[in-house]
Amino acid sequence: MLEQLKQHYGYLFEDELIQEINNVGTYKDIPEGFKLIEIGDYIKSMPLLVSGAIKILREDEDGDELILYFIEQGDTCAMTLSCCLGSSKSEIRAIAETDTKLIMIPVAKMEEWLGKYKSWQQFVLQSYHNRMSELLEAIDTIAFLKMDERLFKYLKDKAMVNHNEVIHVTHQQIARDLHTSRVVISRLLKTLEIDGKIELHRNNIKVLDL
Amino acid sequence: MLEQLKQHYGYLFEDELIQEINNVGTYKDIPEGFKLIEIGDYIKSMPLLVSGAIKILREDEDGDELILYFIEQGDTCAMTLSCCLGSSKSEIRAIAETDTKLIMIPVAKMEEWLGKYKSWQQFVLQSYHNRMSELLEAIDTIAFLKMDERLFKYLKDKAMVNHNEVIHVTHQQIARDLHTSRVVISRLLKTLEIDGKIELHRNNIKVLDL
DNA sequence: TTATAAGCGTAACAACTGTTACAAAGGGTG
DNA sequence: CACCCTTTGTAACAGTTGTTACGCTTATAA
Repeated sequence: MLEQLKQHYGYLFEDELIQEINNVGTYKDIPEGFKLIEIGDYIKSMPLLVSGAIKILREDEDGDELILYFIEQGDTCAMTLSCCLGSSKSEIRAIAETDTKLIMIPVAKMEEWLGKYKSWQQFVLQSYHNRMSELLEAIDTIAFLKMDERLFKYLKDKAMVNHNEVIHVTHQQIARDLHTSRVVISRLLKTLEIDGKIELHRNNIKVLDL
Repeated sequence: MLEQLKQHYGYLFEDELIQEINNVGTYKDIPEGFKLIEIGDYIKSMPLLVSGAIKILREDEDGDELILYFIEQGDTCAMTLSCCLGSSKSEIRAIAETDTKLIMIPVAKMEEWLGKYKSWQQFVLQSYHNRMSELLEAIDTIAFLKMDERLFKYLKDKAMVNHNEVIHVTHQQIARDLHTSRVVISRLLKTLEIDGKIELHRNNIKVLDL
């Protein structure tokens, strides 16, 4: 774990803090599709992403979903920060988008380090800033883009975090992430294919115009 | 200023910090409609709201606006926090919704206090948490509600922060805040009136179903 | 008073998105 | 191969939102 830590977080944290993380953190291997956080969960530890990607979702009272953004290597989940520090429930759902490696840090340590390590404080504040920006971008996407633009952005983002231009996903799954219906997605995907931006195959989509 | 501070922030901050704020803070009276922050601005001081309300807006590259939320007494602007601590540009616009009183704190002090006062650190983190929740609520509103529901929520929120069931606003202004057209708003307002939820008058709207 | 501009109401239509229904294709299993 | 289930394609229609156009009212100034 120490090597992973130094590699991905060494430039952020002083050696002493890296050592502390190494001592109290728990290394975890998460398979694709695993649900890390459910809405309403109380969070007792905070994840540092080492590799892979996590999908963050919002849900309304009717159970309708909506993707907010992806989290990648070097990030942490600011929602988790929020929840830990405020001892409140999670307002989002987190699902492993790919196989993921992460380090879990107990909430008690996390608070202790805030006073102890300037670099940790900076990291936490920077994480909040990043997540805030992601949320604003999500708002832009929903508010200002039409469904065909949202769809194409979604495909590109998904190809990006998977490091693969071929996306393994069904139309129905996309529809759920974008909070619309399968028929609408099929229709728009077909148009994108005609425009030469993607190639459609069963259970996967190749994004050409990256 | 000291009295105002003790009244609105005394329960949050220790006396010593209140004194410091009193020493370095600048008291400001802001008239309704005044633009406090423009998108792209670099922020060099951070506001603590004493009274009044501030409207936070997002804008896309075409100049289309969208209201995110209102900030009220006892709050601060987490976007400002973000910008100050990261020395980055503002991603939002802030406009005084009502006549507003606030205390401006220089960014240097703000950072200094983070290490010095536990209560300040708590306040900053709590502010981030609150703003994150507001952004999520904004996303819910845009993504899951139809325009008539969004409109009614907007009217109620506006009545709330103005402490007045009568809202002084034109249909055109509402349309701009909700990123739609005047005709759409007029149409939906008329329906709300027929349903007995509001009363329409020239330049103002009375919200009945609060 | 008349002129002018801002605000509002309404109709007609267009564009986009959502729903229902059904058919066809692909993949796996016995 | 026959069978079944998932996935995708497509048509037809409905609902919501956006656009254009025009007329009326109200406030304000000349």
